[in-house]
Amino acid sequence: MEEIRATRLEKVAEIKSLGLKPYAYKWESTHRTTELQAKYADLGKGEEMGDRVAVAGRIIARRVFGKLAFFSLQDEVGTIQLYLDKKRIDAAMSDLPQAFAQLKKLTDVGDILGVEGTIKRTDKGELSVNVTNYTILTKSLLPLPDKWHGLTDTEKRYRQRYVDLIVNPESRQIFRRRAKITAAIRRYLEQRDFLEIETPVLQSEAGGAEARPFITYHNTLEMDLYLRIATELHLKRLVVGGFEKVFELGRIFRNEGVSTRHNPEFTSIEVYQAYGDYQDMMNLTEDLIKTVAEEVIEARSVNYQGKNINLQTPWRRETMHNLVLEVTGLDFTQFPDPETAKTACQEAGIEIAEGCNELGKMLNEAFEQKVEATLIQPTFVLDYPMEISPLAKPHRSKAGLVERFELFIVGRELANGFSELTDPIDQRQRLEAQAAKKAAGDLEAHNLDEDFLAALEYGMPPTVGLGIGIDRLVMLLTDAASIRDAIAFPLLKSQSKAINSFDYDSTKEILRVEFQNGSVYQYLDVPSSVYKELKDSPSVGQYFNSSIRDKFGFNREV
RNA sequence: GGGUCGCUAACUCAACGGUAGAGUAUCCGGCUUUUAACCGGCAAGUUCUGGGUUCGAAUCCCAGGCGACCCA
Repeated sequence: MEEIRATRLEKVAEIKSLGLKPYAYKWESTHRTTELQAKYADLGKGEEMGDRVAVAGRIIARRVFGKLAFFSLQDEVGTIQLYLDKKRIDAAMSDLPQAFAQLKKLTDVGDILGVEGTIKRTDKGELSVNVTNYTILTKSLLPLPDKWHGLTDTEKRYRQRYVDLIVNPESRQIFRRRAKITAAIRRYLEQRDFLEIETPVLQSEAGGAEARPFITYHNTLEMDLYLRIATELHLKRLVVGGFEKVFELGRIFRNEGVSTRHNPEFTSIEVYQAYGDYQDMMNLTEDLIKTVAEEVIEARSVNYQGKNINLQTPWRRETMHNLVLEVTGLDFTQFPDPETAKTACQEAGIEIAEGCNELGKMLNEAFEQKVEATLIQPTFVLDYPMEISPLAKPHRSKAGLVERFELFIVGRELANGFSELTDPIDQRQRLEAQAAKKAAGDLEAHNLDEDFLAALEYGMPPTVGLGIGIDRLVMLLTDAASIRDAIAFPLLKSQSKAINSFDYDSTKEILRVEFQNGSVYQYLDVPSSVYKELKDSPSVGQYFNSSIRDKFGFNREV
């Protein structure tokens, strides 16, 4: 509301006129609020301590009386009450006439305040700072949401995360925990001599996964670049180069849809260990996740959306074939040909795409459609079909399969790992097959990365790799229902901009549009017929959204 | 991509074809032990956007925007 903002700006001016700074430079606290709460937990009602303390934080509630006031002050970790006594403050702050009255008059909920005082537990039992001096550190101009209902509108929580973080402590808790999780993962790996090495985000070919990349453009090199869809191929190059234990925890970009489980940019960790196989990596995975959970949530089990997940190791390990057999009754080792399998699948209610005639793909479909959702407790699924795993080493004893595992918890894929394919000739053939699929129109098929193949030809030791979806791990350990709750600033569509005005240069065919937010864009090569339709449209905004935005090139003017 | 639901004051929500309202917050007044403080008063709106139906639309219809959930 403009009015609230205006009155607060007046207060800013008043603060300045008193010779104070509404936007201060520095404050030294002696404690955080939770430290005070812990230190004086045993202080009795009505008792007071002489210790001088200083704290700072945001005012989240004000209860003001004639000559006495109570504020609730919130810092990053908690809250504490301020006991504000007119006599005491006026006496201590003799430089500022009517210091108490000014405090009442000039502060609002939302302001950031620093105070000094002593510790006192009020007669009602609330631990408080009995304030002698206060300093307004930052004057807030915009009102905070309702203190009781808070901010519940999901969209606003994501779009204005800072407001969400101010008013919803549980939201702050998720990101605090997320930071602890990534720190614990790094600590775990570093203790075991893994080295974190950063690999490029901008790549001339995006490889290492089946996914569509984002495309960007380098101006001076005049070339298209892709944002990475995996760190796999570069980390393997490092293994070729002689690093035996490497990992990278970082952002991955996939040009895919958005859902409660997918954000186009997400965080993954990939880990590579030379001289190990996928059994070793399963051991590491379960120990890593169990250890991180113990460090971060101090428990061996976790409650996720009402389900109790037991993280006690060892976790179940079962082959994909056996799981499909168990759930659907279909035994994929017994089908004489793809046709029989297809018919059996369809009878079991599994949808198989028209052109699909690969047994491995059908097995995977059966698994995804019927089994995945049932894997609530931690389960390693083993031995995947070769068709869907072009970078994995063939199984040492089962034809047509690879030595690969995926970890499922609460019905979701959380990790993926395999004994890496180290045979450069085999790898070339498999990537060539992928490239052929890509040429045939499969947008997600792998690229053929000649340099990666060259690296393999120099020789890579037997190696096992692992990838973990960090966002999903955070979801699990914070009981977050949506991935957007686990990402501080999830990708959201930009809100449509209202148009203020527009004009048209008919000789240059430039349409100049001024938006309500003040930005001005020039849309290029816009035919006069389009301008005419825009002008005559009953709804300029609607016509603009449907027929001009995204349809014409543009330059930003302001 | 399909379906369902939502969008009204800064926040949380009413009003369901007939004068747009409440609580909280703000603003003014009162109050020295409150903690969703209390009491009294004032002010606050592009009902997401654009069309349509109607004497009359927040409400019904159409199109669009954004979001949530479910499904693929």
